[in-house]
Amino acid sequence: MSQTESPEPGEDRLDWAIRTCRERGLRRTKALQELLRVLIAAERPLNLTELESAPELSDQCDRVTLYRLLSRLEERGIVRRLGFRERAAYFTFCYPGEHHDYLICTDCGKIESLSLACPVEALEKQVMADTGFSGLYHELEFFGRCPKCAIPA
Amino acid sequence: MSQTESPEPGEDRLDWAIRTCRERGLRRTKALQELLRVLIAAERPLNLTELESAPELSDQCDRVTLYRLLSRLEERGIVRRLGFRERAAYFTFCYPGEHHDYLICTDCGKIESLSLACPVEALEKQVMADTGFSGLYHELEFFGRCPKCAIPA
DNA sequence: GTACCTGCAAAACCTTTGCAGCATC
DNA sequence: GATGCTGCAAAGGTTTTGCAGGTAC
Repeated sequence: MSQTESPEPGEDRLDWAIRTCRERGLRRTKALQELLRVLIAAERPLNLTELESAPELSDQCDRVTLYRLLSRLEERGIVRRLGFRERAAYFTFCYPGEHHDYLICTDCGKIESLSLACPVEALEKQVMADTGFSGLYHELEFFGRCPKCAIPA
Repeated sequence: MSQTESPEPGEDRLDWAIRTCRERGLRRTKALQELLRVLIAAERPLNLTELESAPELSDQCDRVTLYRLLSRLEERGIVRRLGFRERAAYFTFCYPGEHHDYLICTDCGKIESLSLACPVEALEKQVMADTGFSGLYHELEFFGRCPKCAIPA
């Protein structure tokens, strides 16, 4: 898994993303730029169907192209693939130094990003020491019922 | 999501599982008992292909039957379905009062169960208060490279 | 000009559903 | 005996691969 590089001063997210893609051997195609724009604007994980139906992408490139772009971005550490126990994978933009946890409604499937003071970072060191694993990172998901879904019963 | 019931004194895991299945309306079939036995013995999450090729199950029941059993068990809170960002779902036995976190090698895909003094429980209350979600539980996964995969490079 | 990227088609794979026959209660 | 469970077949989605043509470098 690649390391992410620090943004330069004054550089915004899209600029950082495009520069980093270039540095890691990707070509600056229209599809790539639009995909990054959509992912960054979303601020929450999106699956392929959601990405495909974004107006900026729907007539820009087809599903397979999106998959291949997302795979390349994932290999380069610019995007992260998430499970959420649904059939379709979710993808989220990774900006250096940022970490999100997620809150998912088990009824309606709604996904929110949380920016918690996450106590798990400290555990990572301990797990690395205990197990010999290296390059650890974590994903934390909360599942429950959102207020809207809790009303009926 | 169903609540799990407490085990009775002296009752082992398999007995608890079978009793709970019966109480929640499942029939005591050979396939169900073998599946529970395999899941409990595994002590780590298994996917359907792994379950299917377990000697106790391979000539006992087919893939579809396993799926349906696992779905019924999941609805009844006896089994939990996990994502792990792979294509196939993983299933793990849920014993009341136990919680596991997971450690997954991003190279070889090996999955280990961790029994951590997990600091996330305290956060659940805070997240419920902040967001209005109810019935929260969490899943925590660590990703990294296992010692064996770290050797080559 | 070369190497990579895109789009279309199709394959591979995992999951879900239908239905007749069988086992459990 | 009624109800639910099993096995086979097939459908429904998602993900992956092949290849000819186009685009970025």
